[in-house]
Amino acid sequence: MAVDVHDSNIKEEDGTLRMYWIDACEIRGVVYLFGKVLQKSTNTYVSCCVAVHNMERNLFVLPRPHRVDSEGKETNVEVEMADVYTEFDSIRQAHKITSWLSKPVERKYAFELPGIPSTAEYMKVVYKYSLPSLPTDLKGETFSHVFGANTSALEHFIIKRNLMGPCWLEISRTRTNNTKVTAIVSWCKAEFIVDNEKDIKPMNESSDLPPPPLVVMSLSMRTVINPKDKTNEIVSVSTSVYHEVRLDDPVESNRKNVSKQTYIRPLTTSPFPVGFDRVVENSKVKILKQPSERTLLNLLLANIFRTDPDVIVGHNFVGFDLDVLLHRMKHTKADHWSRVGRLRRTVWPKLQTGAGGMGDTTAQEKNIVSGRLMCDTYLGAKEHVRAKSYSLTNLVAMQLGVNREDVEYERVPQYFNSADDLERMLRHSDFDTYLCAELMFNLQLLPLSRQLTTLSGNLWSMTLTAGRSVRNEYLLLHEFHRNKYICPDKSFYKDKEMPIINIDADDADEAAAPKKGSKRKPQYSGGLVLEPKKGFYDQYVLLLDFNSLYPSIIQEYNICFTTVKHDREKVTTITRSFKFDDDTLPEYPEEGLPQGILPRLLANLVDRRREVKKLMKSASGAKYEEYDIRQKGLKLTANSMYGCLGAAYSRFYAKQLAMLITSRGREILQNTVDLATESGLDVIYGDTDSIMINTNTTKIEEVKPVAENLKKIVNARYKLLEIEMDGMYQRMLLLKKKKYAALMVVEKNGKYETVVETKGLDMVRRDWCGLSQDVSNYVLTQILSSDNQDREHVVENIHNYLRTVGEETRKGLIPMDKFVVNKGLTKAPEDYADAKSQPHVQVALRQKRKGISIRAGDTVPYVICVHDDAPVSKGGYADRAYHPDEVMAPGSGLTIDYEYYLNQQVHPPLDRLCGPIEGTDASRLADCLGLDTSKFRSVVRSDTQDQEMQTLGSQLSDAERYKDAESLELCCRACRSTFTCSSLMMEKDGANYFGLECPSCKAIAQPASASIQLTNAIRKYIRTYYQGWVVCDDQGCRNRTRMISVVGRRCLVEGCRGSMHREYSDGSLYTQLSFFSHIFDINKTLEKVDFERNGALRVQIEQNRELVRVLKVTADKYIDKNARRYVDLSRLFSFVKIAA
DNA sequence: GCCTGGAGCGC
DNA sequence: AGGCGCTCCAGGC
Repeated sequence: MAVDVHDSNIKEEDGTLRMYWIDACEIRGVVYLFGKVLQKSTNTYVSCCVAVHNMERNLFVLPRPHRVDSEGKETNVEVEMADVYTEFDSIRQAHKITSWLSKPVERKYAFELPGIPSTAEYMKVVYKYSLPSLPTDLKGETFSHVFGANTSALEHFIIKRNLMGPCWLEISRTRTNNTKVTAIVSWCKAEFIVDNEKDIKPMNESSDLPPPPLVVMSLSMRTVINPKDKTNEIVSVSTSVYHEVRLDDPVESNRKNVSKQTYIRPLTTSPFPVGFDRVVENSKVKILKQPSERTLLNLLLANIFRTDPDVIVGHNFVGFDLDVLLHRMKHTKADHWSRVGRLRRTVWPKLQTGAGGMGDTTAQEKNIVSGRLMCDTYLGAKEHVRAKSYSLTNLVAMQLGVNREDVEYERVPQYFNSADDLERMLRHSDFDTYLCAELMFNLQLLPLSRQLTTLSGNLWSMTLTAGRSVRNEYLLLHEFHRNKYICPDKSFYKDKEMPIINIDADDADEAAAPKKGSKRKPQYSGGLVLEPKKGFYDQYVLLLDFNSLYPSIIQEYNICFTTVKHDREKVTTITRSFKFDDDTLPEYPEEGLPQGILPRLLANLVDRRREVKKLMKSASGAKYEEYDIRQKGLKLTANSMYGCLGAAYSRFYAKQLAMLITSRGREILQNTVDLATESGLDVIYGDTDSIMINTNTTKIEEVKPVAENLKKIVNARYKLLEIEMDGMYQRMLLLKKKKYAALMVVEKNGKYETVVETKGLDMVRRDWCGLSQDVSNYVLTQILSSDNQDREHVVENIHNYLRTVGEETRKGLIPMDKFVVNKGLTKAPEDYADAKSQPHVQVALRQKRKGISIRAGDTVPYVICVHDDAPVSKGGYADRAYHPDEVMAPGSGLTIDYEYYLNQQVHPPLDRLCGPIEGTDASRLADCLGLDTSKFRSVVRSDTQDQEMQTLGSQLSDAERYKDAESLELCCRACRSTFTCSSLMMEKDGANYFGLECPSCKAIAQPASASIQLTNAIRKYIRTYYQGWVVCDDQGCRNRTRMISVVGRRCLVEGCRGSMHREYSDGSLYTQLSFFSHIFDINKTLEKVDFERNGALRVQIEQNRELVRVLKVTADKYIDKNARRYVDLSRLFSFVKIAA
């Protein structure tokens, strides 16, 4: 060791060690902590490993109330703790557990196992990890469960020591054991042993020590395929080491102090090209020539050991580079191969089967790197940004604006043809290390993942390479442990033992074995999506949404494992346990119950985020960035909670909690729609936590007050749930559920600007080629930007543009990359049953045969071509799909199939986009593109005048006017029977009776109850109206849809000439509401009641004057509220026209 | 034409 | 190894 690690140089004066820990692993019950310590003599940070010995298990044994006999039958002999002790003592002896301790403790439980009391006295058992473990399903005559039997030493250590991610540790009573070289276990510069885990304590956050700078190595490899055994061999490796990467200051300083090296070795088939030495000398890249792959790897390992990086960054490093490195190190017997990580090893663990870099990286492989974090920009980008392709080339173009030359890895050997070519390849490889590091900085992968880790208290390396469920798991483990709960044990199910999900009597077999790769069928209902009123809107549309709906619901309704009652006895056991897997919706927790763990946790996250956002307002530069990351982390953590509750394989799976949350979410959205509608607003769409409102105005200053008004009404209903304005759309094209585009107004420096927002449309999807997206983009821009004046030119512009596109395409003027389609693989290409019909699978299989790594989750690019010398085959086009590299290869004989692109890629999305646009149709669009139009029947537009609106003050008799109105259905509060009320003077068997009297039990309706029932009836009609169903008037068609196109009213069924009109019109609604008012018009009724014949009825009506008045007022309130709208509605039907 | 998987979005 | 809802496309019948 070249570093002076004398105690005084590293430890504090009191003999304690301060280490910033970044990673940990566990081997045979010993926990190894890795981190950095300050070396005082040089004032630099060096790596350090602390081995924690004598780790002790904590088991919790639950006594039975009564002893069971040897046949498992319950007796009436009560169990004492001493009995449990005695029985357990003999069991542990049988398991060769030589020493142990126990004591009684009280713990709580709130999870899935049936028959566990919510609070109980357990026998806590403590014994060393070095002794054998006990089975998880251990039971005895005196105890029914043992918890914690399979808890790993590492998990136990983190939870018990309360380590919330990377932080400074204060470690006392360390000892060293480097008298014998063989005793050294790590490659770190300093190494210690601790004999008692309790000597390690996280330092108080207020101690204000910043995290140390990290050493980051960016790595890029070039490989060749050995044709004999199809293995990847390493030809060159480029490294850039960033010696001082500051996590708390992610700016320029990180890019300073970089050292670079590139290693290259000759191929077995081709030596270094002539003149390479001279080129190497003059190259800007520091190139180190190596005679063999083995010496190259040795040099790399020496470099890793010397620079001692805390982080290794690479693009697809975890999925490819790491495995290839390990395979080749093993194969070439490289020296000190375990230096790739920080723990010394001599025995190779199991590597990926196969050639290397071609399968899933094994857990053991990731383990080798322990002590160093792997930051994979491919994984990181997938998690944090949405892209059409996650190739390095595309990502750096997107994120950094850098145009990276794409290399074809299969052509690496050709670079050996000349010295300049080879040097170019190495320059490219070296540049990749730069790009990769920049990408990492740009996406803030290190600060963000560290932040997420400190919030959840898991391992940093988990955040970097695993999914979000493991973060949530640790978050809950910490929180429940702090509150003295026993947490669910980790289950290591084999596939066949997975808990059965979705049991149906019909297809239990199918449900038991869900197919790999394919999405499981849903277990419960999710968010509510309103039927959109489709069309083009050129008056302001208001967007409102609830911020963090699900986290807010959890808080607002106190939803938690600890508060929601679940009848555990009802839970049946098929294979093991069902884990809250009941399909019935549980009850909401009672009000006044103490706040649950989950709500408190979320409230804490939300509060902290609010504080951070406050700080951001007065911060700038690095501080601002730091706050922003913290804020993002808090939001991500809060939002991932719900998803993990619904994840069947999760340790904290709680379907019933997830169900309760989404169910309340649906109620809240529907309620919001009702409130908006009652306020006379026109709700045109909504999805899960949002609603859109057509404000019917083009004056922007009128828009915000509408939002403010509704906000007040909605927010008054909740304690902390809040709806907010999220945007104003000047124009909007609403095509389908989850598919729309809009011109969003944003305020910038006091001025209004517009931004196009596109959701779900074909053009935002990666499975449409660039040409298709360009065309859609142009057309959308035309539609959205058109003012009333130039609207007539829009269709003309579109048609002209399409003609040009058709011509240029056929002339071959469009670059090839515009024809590339990307499609993702959800499983390994070989696993597709219908591979022959899937273009991307075909391409993937061919790539793979060439030895190129393609795995589940990768995106495959392809182009549909025709062979020059073969006519278009009659079969599908999957067999005509080629990788862009194959098309570009000289002499490929492949030409892009332009007709396919115009027909299949450009036309269908275009047609969908223009659906609501008057003046064009599928046939016209096809014609402009130069396509065969015979398959589109031309639709002739009807120019018929809009039907006369039903006049509001018509002269009809009441009987005639209300003939289609429905009577009021009332439920009798006294006898629960329902009866109909269509007048205050009803008639039965020739006799008259009071309409608000129950015919069964003669009870008179109560004002409050009747008023509520009337209100509900009215709301139902209003809702029906606003659902906006329209039907086609063509008798043969009867197309029923909710499309109320603001642009055109033609029926969109192909070939139908009908036009659409409302099924439940505004007239019908008005009539219905008037009818209710009419029923309860007491004076009009009394006029009609014959004094002679119905004197008693008159008296009864008079006596109930107050009841009738209440109902009349209720009905009139709604008529008044909606009166303004009837006027607007008539305007709504004179559609804005876009005419050719 | 109706139904079933996959992709890939939205939230 | 976060969840469900909703188009679309292809294929099979």
